[in-house]
Amino acid sequence: MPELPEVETVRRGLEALVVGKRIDDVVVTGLRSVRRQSIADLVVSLAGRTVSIAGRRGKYLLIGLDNAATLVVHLRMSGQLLFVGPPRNEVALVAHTHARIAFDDDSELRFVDQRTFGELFVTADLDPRGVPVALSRLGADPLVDGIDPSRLAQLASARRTTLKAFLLDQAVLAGIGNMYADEACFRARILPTRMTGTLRRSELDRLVRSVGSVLDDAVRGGGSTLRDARYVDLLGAPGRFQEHHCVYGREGEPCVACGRPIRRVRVAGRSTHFCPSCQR
DNA sequence: AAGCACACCTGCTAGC
DNA sequence: TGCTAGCAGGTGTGCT
Repeated sequence: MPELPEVETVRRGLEALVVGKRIDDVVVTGLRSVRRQSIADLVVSLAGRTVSIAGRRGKYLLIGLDNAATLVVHLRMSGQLLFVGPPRNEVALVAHTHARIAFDDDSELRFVDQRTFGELFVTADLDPRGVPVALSRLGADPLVDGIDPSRLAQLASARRTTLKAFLLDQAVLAGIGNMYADEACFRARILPTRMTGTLRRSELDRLVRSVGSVLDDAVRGGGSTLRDARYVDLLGAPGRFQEHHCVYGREGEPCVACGRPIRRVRVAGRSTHFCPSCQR
């Protein structure tokens, strides 16, 4: 499912393929994909605008327009952004295509979302950093802002929850989802079931380095595409980082470090993978 | 008031 | 073989 590395890969695609183009036409057919405003409002605010910048905050894509408004896209679990053309009409529409944004050069951006959890909205209500006010609850983005170890230690000691729930909380760090939470815990050699209050400073420092390294490596690998093939980049290509997963989706398989079988349990309502021997 | 369960969806799969 | 219950997970909401 798209987490920070997958969304960052899509962002880079938008930067290369969409920035600088003028929006000619917008068609929204998926009524569930636009829910914070009317479809008519969204269409009117996009038509005629030129894309000026492709940004990201956590798992949200921020497509900046030349009138200082921003098109915000969240892919949730099954959303895809696909770039087609030119010419755009020669590429057949796939099932679950809910929105099409056509550009002046006859190319097109398509929003495809099987499970319709994803959404699009346009907002001009931005904070001084240019981040939509609607996203103000998000914590630091590990790639854009970096992680402040002291701040993380402060948050961890104040919480009474598991490390897994802590990492999934987008108000703590924005962009980590189920896959990379498990992978980061493995790299840090900490059990995701640990309560955050029991984590020593040395362990939190290891966690900070592990989150950073796993996200960096995953971005370099173009993100992770699981068996359901839901995640692909703007041009439809799958990611490669799934081949480097150490624990996620590897229940019963040998640990890459010690050879003992990877275990899977349910933590914070999520399927959680770990090595019971390497992680403490 | 923080933390948890649940709803929202569709498609795939495990199990009968 | 064919059906169905269960599962997959990001986030908003509502309850405790």
